[in-house]
Amino acid sequence: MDNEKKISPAVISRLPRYYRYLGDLLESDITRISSKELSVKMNITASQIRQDLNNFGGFGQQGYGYNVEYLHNEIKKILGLDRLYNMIVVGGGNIGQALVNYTNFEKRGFVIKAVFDINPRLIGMTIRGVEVYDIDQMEDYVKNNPVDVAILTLPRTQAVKVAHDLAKWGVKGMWNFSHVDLQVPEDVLVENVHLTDSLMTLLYKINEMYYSEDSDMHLLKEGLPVKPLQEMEDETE
Amino acid sequence: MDNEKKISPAVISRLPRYYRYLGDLLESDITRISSKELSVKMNITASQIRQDLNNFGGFGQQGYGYNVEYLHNEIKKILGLDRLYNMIVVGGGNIGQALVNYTNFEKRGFVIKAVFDINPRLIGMTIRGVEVYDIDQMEDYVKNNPVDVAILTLPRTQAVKVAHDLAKWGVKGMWNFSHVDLQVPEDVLVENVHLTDSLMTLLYKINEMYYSEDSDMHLLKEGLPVKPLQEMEDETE
DNA sequence: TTATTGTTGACAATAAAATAACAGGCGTGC
DNA sequence: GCACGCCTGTTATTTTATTGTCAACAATAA
Repeated sequence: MDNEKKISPAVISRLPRYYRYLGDLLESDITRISSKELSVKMNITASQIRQDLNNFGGFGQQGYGYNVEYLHNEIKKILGLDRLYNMIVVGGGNIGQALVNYTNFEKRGFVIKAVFDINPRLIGMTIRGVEVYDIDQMEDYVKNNPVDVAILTLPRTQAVKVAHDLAKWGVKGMWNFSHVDLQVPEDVLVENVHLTDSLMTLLYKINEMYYSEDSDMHLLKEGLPVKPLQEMEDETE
Repeated sequence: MDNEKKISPAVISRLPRYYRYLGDLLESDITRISSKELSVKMNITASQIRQDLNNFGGFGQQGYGYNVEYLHNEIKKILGLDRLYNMIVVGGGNIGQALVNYTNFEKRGFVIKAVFDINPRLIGMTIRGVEVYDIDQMEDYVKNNPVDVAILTLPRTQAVKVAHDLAKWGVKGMWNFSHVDLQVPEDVLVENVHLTDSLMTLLYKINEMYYSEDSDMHLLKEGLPVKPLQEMEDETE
């Protein structure tokens, strides 16, 4: 029964990028492309492209390459983008609001149906047509409406409990912006977006290149105020 | 001269997570921890923790483990978090504004000094004390003020040119939220946050688990409207 | 003191991922 | 419609990452 081999996470994480490049090619009215050409555009090896795609089937043809429209559509299906997804946002703060306002999601079929928050000032408001409800109403909503993905943009102290509840109530996926590792049953899927972590890795690289001991660029050091900071309470996200 | 061995990207990407866990331990007044204990909390192997940390030096002690405060501070230094960073936001839309409003950045020493946008309705406004300037003033600003990181939250059509300009004017790092691959000189460091890509990988996993051919959970299929979507113009971010 | 336990840091073994190599099918041009 | 060369799908190789093991040494207990 379980005859399809497991696809590695590294491959999956590259699929959206392929999808994006193929969409660009499509807009440029390019009908076919070889792995070699694509590898130059994407700055990866042709070998990797062929091997990645072959995890899902033989989409190309010897002597021809890949048909852009066909391949684009196949990846769309692989990623599951040929369906609608119902989402809710939990936490109506800055990032939550920004995501509701991000109109491209809707165009792609990611539909945010409701926002839940604890803040009385937000409850009852409408963000781009999406209503903000009291978080107390969330259980009722989730149990009576299909929710594929919950977008978590709340303080980490609350995120763990909310994720646990949502999992219990049947939400399949969590897109987690809270700065904490969620503990959910293994049939619930979590994708983390740790913005601060991402920024920190950038800062590491900047320091490594410009300010490290053995960097040949430490002459550029002047611009930096080296005032030490004291650690402070990390209260949200 | 180049005697320090290169640290692998996989290790670097884990450092912020160590830093977070150590911060949590510190708040819980835990003074020492062994790699074994930490491995249980973090759900990784003790071996990996020890090897990761040993890339940067021997921070632990046999028979004792690691001193939490000391290790936390060492990782802080490794990541370069013991300094202030001057940042600008380019693109004052939803995500740009959300980042400016995110007060935790400032607490950590990531200071957003200015926002630049092309939209006359935004120019002159102030977001949490940070002024929004006309993007025409950006060259002047960047050349006369230290800018460590530019946060790019603008439509992809503009992002490539802006990144190129900023690099030319001396910005060292780009934190890129635009849905495009930037082309910058190799001495400029780019960290991408492709939110849509992240969401897509989550959707892939949801589909794989709940809706794939050979999933034993496809009985749960009812909730999903399988209305096909037509591709639409992808205009921002 | 001396024995015992705990735990690191170093290194070896294994696993995963990326790259390279290549056999053979398929357009393309003549 | 035939031969040549392009380009895939697949297997092999190399590189990178993770995990397992153990000697050395500190902490603790006897």
